[in-house]
Amino acid sequence: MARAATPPERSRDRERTQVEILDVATKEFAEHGYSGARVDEIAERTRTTKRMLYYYFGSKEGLFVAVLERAYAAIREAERKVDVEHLDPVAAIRALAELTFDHHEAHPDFIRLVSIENIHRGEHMGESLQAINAPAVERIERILTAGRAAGVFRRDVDAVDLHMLISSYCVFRVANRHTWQALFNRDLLEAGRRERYRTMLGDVVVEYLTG
Amino acid sequence: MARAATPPERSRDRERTQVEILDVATKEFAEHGYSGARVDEIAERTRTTKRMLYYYFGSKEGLFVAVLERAYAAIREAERKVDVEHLDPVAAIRALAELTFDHHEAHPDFIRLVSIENIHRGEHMGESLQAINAPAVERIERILTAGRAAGVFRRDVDAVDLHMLISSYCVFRVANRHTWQALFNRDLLEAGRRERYRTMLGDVVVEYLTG
Amino acid sequence: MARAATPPERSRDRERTQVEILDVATKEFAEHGYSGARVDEIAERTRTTKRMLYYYFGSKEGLFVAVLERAYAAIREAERKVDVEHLDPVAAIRALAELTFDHHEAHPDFIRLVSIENIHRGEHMGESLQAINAPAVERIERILTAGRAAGVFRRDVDAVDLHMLISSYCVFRVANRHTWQALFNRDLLEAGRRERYRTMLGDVVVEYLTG
Amino acid sequence: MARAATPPERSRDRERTQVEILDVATKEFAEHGYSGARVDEIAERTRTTKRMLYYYFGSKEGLFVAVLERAYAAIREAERKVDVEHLDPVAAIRALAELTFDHHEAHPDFIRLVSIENIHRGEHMGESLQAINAPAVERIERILTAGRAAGVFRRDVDAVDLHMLISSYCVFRVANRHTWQALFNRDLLEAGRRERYRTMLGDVVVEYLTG
DNA sequence: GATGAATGAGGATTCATTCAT
DNA sequence: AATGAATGAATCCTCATTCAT
Repeated sequence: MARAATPPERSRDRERTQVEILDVATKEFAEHGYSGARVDEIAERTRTTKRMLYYYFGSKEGLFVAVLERAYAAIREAERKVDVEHLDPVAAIRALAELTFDHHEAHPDFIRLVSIENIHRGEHMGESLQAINAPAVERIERILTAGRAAGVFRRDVDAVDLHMLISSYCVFRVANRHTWQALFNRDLLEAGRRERYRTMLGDVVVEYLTG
Repeated sequence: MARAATPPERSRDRERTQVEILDVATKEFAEHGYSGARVDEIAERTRTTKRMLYYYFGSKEGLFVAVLERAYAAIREAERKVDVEHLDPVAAIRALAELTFDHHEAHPDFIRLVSIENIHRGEHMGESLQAINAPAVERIERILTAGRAAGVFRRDVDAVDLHMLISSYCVFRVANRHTWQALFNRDLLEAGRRERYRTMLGDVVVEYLTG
Repeated sequence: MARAATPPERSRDRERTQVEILDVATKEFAEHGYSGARVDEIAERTRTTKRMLYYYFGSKEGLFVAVLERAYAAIREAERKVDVEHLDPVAAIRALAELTFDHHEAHPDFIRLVSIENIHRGEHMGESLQAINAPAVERIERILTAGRAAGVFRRDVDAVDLHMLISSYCVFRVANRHTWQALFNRDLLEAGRRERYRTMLGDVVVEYLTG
Repeated sequence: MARAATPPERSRDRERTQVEILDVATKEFAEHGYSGARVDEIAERTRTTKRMLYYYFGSKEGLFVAVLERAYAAIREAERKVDVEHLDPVAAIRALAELTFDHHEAHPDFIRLVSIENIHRGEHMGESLQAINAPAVERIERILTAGRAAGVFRRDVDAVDLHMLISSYCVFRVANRHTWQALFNRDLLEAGRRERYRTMLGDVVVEYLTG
């Protein structure tokens, strides 16, 4: 009787609390790095206590792993929702590049987490992430195959490598914004230059594939 | 008597000690990030004491600033030594891209320091670095101008932006190596793939400029 | 209906669970001491949960009391089974000493629990233990009385004190094994020296009583 | 001028502070065992801070090791001061036994530390302790040799084993006082019984050696 | 009677830095 | 100019226990 088909109150609270902790932790880790992040600080900005944080995630490291996994899952989930494959290959690959460009710009915290994780040599990344990210490459693969079949992509490029070309550009613009500003006095995220950078990426990719 | 015109013994020791501290600190900061680096650890791996580290650099932050400045200066100094401007524009820009590619691969610690500094929003970078880095852009500018004059670079590209295109590719390959490995099971620094990535970069740049 | 004269299923499970908890707790307390023992660890090595442990024993302290009581009861029960009183007084007291010697050697965890309880000033020992241990002294008393009557025990010794003489030797050999090893580089429990120590105890006791 | 031949003020303070910490720590460890002892509590009862405790001793474990070493050294130093070798062998060995008896009774905290260390399987005892304790055995050895030469010690006993016989009695009386009280309702340290126990030990030892 | 989920209070330790010559 | 000794303030984490059904 009492038990409904949907999760009972208790479970709902539990999940809500965990989500809240992850939200706060994501911000703290992204802001200060893994070592710079403070468990106390995360707990304080939550409605729960530090103790619960350990109860749910085991350790600072466990929390960071959870933050990272959720961040990757969210990004890929967002990407998955957009369909570019109805376009012709050239338009599709440009759309895909622009989609990546937009996503990275919209999620600077994610980019920061990735930088932080690389500083830690990827030691917090589980194997589950490979499955999550496979579709992204497969989609590129399909576009490349179509483009080659249509004769518009004259260059034979590996899908993962093309993904790297696109990612490197999009990631750099966000991740290295600050040193770039300091070195060349130019803000890579300035709104006024956004369209130019977005077009530039598409041009780079298309020229490379068709050149 | 003892004091010669050239730097006296004492000063030499002083400088040698500072260099040693910077060497060790560079490794420690690059390895563990700014917050993760330990002042004790740096001091312990030096022939001096922790106290001297504070005596010479004032604080952990002061030490990091010194490390960062020396790292940028060293990189630019190394680049400066190679002449690519005697080549024709297409060959020159490809040579420049490959030079950057090689430099980044050869200096992973520098790349890590840059990532770390970006996590800290570039707050440790002084204005002096702009002067140090200006020549790099100026050189690209000269190549682009020559290429446009010769009619081979049909696209009008800003030198700083082209520098970003090149840098993003070279930096990403080193900086994001670990997450890329975890996501796609591919080591971007694997020797067997090096030539392919190096050529790919040159192709991307040249196709973009001439396309 | 369900309730039979013999313990129903439920009760049997109940008792079996308690015994299992006590077994694990005995090991944990003996291994790490009272403060060093971890309630979590005990629960984890059991098929039940930590909650049940509190349900059955109330607290960590309650559990320790139960462990201690069971340990004393088991030791005395084992002793009770051996009959030495059919021997002549000298042989009987030597047999008793050797019995104690053997028991202590065979139950190092019990000895450890006793040491631990003494560190805690015996605060966990209830009065029920006096009744349990009385027979041991009474048996010695009977042997001493017989020996004095026979004229072989010329010295008038109190039974409890003689019990202490025997116990101290047997307990020390097991309880202080480690510091003795560290101080004199000699393992008191080494098999090759066992007979010698066993005989020595008998000699000490007999010489004292008859001397 | 300023520097005297004796240690300067600073060093004196340093040593005094360390001694104070060791005094307090000895009491705390003896009272609550290793795991039960609280670093905070030790620090609080000192004029210094918890931080200094770590500065001087590195860790809770390091502090315990220091406490243990000092305790053993103090005990042996006290023993060393008493000369029993001018007596005839029988009187000498009895005097030695009584000396041990007195020492153990006078230093219950030391006995407790030894029990605690045995619970921890002697893992905190360094090799230096062997050298400290060797003289105690050598003295017994000399007495035994003299007694055998004089024909009064008819039994050939190993010095270390005799030391164990004496120690076990003296240690048990102090260490197992509380469980003995609980089991047999008899206080082994009651003043009124002291002489009897002291004499009993001497009798046991002498009878054994001469029997 | 039985139990999964939650937790307040404290635990050992480390951090960058400064004192005091 | 150079340095050995000292330290306040956090930092991550664990402990036995109880809540709430």
